[in-house]
Amino acid sequence: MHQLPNDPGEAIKLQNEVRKLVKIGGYIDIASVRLVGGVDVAYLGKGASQACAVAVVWDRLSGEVLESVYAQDEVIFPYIPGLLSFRELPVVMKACEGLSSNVDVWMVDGAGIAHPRRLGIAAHFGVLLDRPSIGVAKSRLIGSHLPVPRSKGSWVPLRHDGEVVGHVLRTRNDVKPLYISPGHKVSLRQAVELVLACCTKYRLPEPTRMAHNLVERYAHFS
DNA sequence: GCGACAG
DNA sequence: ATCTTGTCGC
Repeated sequence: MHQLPNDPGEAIKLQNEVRKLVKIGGYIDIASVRLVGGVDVAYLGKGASQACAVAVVWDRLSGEVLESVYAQDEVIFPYIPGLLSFRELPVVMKACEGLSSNVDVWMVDGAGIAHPRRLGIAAHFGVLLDRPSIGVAKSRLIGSHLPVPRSKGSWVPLRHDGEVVGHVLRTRNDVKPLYISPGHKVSLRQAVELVLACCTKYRLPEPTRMAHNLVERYAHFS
C-alpha cells in the first residue's frame, strides 16, 4: 500500500487520482481462469487497534485452497463509508506479499466500482496489484435496484448516477443477494459469471468464504 | 438540515 | 467489523 492519507479529505483526493487507473473490460478469458484469490480482514478485540488479514488461493479445478498467507498489523485509519480501503488494504497487501502463486482473478469483500467515486476497496486493490479483481459485497454501499427474483443466478442491475455500476446477484435460492461489481481489468458480465462459478454450495463464493473462515480462526487464536 | 452509509 | 441465544431447516 502507498502512504496513508492523514484525513478523509486527503483520502478522497487520492481516490480521485487512483480511479483514473481503473480499467474495466475483458483483459481475461474466463475459461482459462483456474486460480482465484480471496482476501478478508478480521479485527482483534473491540478496541480494534490490531487487525489481521489472510490471502487465499483457491483452485477452481480441485475446489481446494492451494495456499494461504496471514499478516497482522496496527489499524490506523477509521472506518468511514466510502474510505474502507485506507483502513483495510495496508494489512491485506502485507498478506499478499507473502504469496507465491500466480492468481488469475481476485475477489474482495466489499465494493468494486459500485462506489461514490468508483473506487471501492476491490477496485483499489486491483490497481495496486495491477491484477484483475472483483468486488463481492454482502450489502449495498450506493445505488438503487429493483427486487431480485428468488432463484439462484437471477440478478438485477445496480444503478448510480445514471450508470449501471454492478449487479445484485442471487447466489442461492432464497438468500440475501450479493452486490457484485467490477474491480479492475474485468467486465461486469465476467465478474458475475466468475462469482457464480465459485458459488458451489454457499451464498459466498469459495475464495471469499474460505478467506473469511481462515482469518476468523486466526484472529480467534491470536 | 436530514438520512444513508462496503467492512 | 464486533458483541451474542435461540431457532428453523436440511
